[in-house]
Amino acid sequence: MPYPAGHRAEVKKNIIESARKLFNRHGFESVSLNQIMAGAGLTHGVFYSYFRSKSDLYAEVLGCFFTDPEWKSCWEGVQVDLSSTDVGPQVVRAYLSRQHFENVEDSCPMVALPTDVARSGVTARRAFETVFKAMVSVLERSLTQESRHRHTTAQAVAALSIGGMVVARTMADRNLADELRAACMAVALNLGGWEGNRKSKMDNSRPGQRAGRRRK
Amino acid sequence: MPYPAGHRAEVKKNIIESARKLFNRHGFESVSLNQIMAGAGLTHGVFYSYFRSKSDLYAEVLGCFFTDPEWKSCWEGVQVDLSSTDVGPQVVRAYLSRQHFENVEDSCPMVALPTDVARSGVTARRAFETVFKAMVSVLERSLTQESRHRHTTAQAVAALSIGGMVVARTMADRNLADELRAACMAVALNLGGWEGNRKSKMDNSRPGQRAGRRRK
DNA sequence: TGTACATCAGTGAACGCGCGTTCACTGATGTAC
DNA sequence: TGTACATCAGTGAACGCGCGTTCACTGATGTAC
Repeated sequence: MPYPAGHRAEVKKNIIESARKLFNRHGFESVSLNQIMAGAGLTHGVFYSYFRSKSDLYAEVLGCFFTDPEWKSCWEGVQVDLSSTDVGPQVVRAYLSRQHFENVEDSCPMVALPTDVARSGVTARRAFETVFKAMVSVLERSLTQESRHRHTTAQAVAALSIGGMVVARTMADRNLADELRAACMAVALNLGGWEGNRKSKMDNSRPGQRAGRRRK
Repeated sequence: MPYPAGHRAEVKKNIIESARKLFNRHGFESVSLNQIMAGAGLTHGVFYSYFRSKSDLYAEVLGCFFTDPEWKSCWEGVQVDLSSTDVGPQVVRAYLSRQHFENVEDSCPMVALPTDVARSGVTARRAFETVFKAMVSVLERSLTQESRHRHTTAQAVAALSIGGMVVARTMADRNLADELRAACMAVALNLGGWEGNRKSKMDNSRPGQRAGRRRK
């Protein structure tokens, strides 16, 4: 057997990583196999010895967001400790952060590709569904309100975080985008009953509080 | 002058309408001029006597959502009375309705095309910004809470409505999509202080109430 | 009213281009001796 | 240790295709007389 054992697996991973970044930035249709393979340091010809088609690659790329146990690609460089009991507000803050806003390539796919996926087949949508459920589940575990509303609130907080970021990325005016992120973050944190003041003090001294509209 | 006076204007409108529906359904890149012109009952050759390029058409299509004074294309068939003082909950209900969910062709562009626009130039993004501001403004006027928070709340309600619909359209499981729409609608109506019970009674008997999490 | 005409909306063949995909070939690699 | 070899990862030319765009031409129209 020529070539080391893990060679193919590593090259395949490189192709997927290259594709993930390009898809995040330009969408599915606008990215060519040439660009993807060049991003992985290869020529286009060898693509079909790793994947059956471009759609096949797309499915594998989306699947990876779930397979990756750490969700690393979603919050590259952002500290989110999934074992913490206080993970809810961390997720919301990371999700609506300036860093996530700017880092399109390593963005969460639900922000970068939702409409592409909405137009795709059932494979891509199932992958998305899994990612969304995981996000809701993480948020839900961190909610302190009565159980009857936890699932509903968690879904809304997730949709608000995703929606806020999706819309912010469409704005022409950067200031408006920042204002929108801040508004969504404040309201999302309040919905979760986590914190009213988003800018200062990291003390979360009112953990059991109901999530009314923040005052002052 | 052969051909009646309004002929060109009407044909141009037909092309834009055809493009709008096709863009809503398939995105910008995947739609060909051939499809657009066929949808308007024409052949592709005459396109360039109406528009300078495909990108030009895209800009005009997005601009129309603002130009159209009635926002008709967004809520085709859905009753929203913009002169009503109670327009906030109407907008939220229409936006997150099953009808809007299913009617992709006549969907609000912020649901169908946000990631396409995020990848586009400043013209498309300015058009989107205008549509979003208009939506926020309509919601804000309808809020009863103290003025300090009205703008923030209005932005979050808009982002939640858009985000809920965007994510719902990506789900593979229809039931999960419905559940998500319902969750976003309930929370959005509560944030606005409009109503806690989304299913029954149209009476809005607590208009000045602060928007806490709905109980029961 | 009927005919000739000027206008210009619309047609469809043609263009170069880059796409996804295929495949005969090259050459880098680890193994056998 | 050094050489010959079998394997197969990677290359790059080639394919048909549909794209956006152009343009010479057709033919439907309202107007002039």
